[in-house]
Amino acid sequence: MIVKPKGTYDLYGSEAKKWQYVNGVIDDLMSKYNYDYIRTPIFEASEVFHRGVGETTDIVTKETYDFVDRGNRNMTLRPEGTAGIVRSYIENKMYGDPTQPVKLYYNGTMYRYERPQSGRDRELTQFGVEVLGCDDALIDAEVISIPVNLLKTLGLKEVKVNINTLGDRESRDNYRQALLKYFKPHLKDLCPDCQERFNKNPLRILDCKVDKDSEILKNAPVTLDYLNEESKKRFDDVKKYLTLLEVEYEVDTKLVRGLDYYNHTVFEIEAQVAGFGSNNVLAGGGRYNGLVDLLGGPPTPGISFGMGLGRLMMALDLEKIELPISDSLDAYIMYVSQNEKEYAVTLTQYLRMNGYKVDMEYMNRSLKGQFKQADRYNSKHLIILNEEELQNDVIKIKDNKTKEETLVGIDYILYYFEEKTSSEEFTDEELARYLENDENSENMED
RNA sequence: GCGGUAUUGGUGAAGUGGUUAACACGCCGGAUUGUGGCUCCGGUAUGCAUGGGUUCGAUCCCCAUAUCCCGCCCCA
Repeated sequence: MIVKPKGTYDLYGSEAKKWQYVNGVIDDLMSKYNYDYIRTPIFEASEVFHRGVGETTDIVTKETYDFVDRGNRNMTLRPEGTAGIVRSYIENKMYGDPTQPVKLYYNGTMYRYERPQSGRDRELTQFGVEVLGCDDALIDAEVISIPVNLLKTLGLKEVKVNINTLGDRESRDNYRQALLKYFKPHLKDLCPDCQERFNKNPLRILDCKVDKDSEILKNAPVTLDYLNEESKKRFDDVKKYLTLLEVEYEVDTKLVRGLDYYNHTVFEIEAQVAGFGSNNVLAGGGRYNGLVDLLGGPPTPGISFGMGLGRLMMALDLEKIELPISDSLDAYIMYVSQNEKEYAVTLTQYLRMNGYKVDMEYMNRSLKGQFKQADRYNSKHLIILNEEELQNDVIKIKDNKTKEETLVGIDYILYYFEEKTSSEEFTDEELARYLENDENSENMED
């Protein structure tokens, strides 16, 4: 048997319906924020990611899907969204667009050559946002607010926002020096991984899992103490705007991001979900004022977040959040014998073209089997064709909820359905959901 | 890249070194309900991940590979 590549999965069935729903919510939300959808290639010249992320990092050396195409070009499957979009921004000279800043969102698959484990596949889907051409702290806050609002819209209650700032380049460099100076005498007391990090990426020592409770880490220098006035002011502004946007947050001075191009605001958004373990970080991002420059464009400020939708779906599952997926047919058309099958085809087509969601029996099952099938599809109406009635120009429609049967003249089928659907009754489930979301009903427990 | 666990039919799963590998669900058909959702009966053909090995014989023992899940590294 041919099986799917390691670290990938097939999306189908009810799971696919959930994704479609979530994608719809995302599109809807981004429309309200007035962000434009952008789709860039799934593969890019390798240098887009290599230069953007850093040639020597683990990410590039062992976690990208690299290949040489038939024209001997080095290509890389995109491991993240930002670099490709920045390349597109530069190539399409979006910095000259009349509407500024440029506010973009994407939603697509990314590829990382990693050892798969929970919440971590080789092909993953990410939704994210990039705002280019604006350095105002307000944008930082808005970008943070988007994933928060998405999670809340979908029904996740416990959403935690951690923010920190690395300051501008000067502040960041000062801080890095301070860390090196501080950790040097303690080096032998740190875990082996941290000793490695000391050389490669000292900021990362701060969120080491092994040493996190040690005195050495607790007393380590804090970013905030190394900010210059301007950076400090900027961070205060971000916090002010977050409050205005009603986003609750915590400052986590140990929150750092690995890559060199990050500066100023960095953040992570986690869902407090029981049983989620260390994978509870659903979204993360930060400001990258140096990246456009680095990839050959004009110096341009930028900020982004990325969110793994796979983890998001896991969180929704663990929290047992039922998405309002409408999963029913308006009608299922069945036939008592083969003699009515052709008419069933015609009728199915007719109703579909008139806007109804309709399916029919394909398998020539027994009537009993057809009823079962109709129930599996959760069909609101059953149309049961039999020869005798057809000859009299009537068809039988059964309301599958009330079990009421009606004989309808062939020319009046649409009237029947119009009447049925126009009064727009709530189903019990819809009603329950409506009450849940109604603020007035907050105090009506039970 | 390193380490650990697992791998039985459409699904959930029992099981043993030796002729026909339980059971349940699902599905299909039939009986009975005026046309189903209950009950009863019957059926359910590339089944023990793949490749080697040990053995008279392996789904069950050993090795390798693949995949899955769980840690580590890393996390854009």
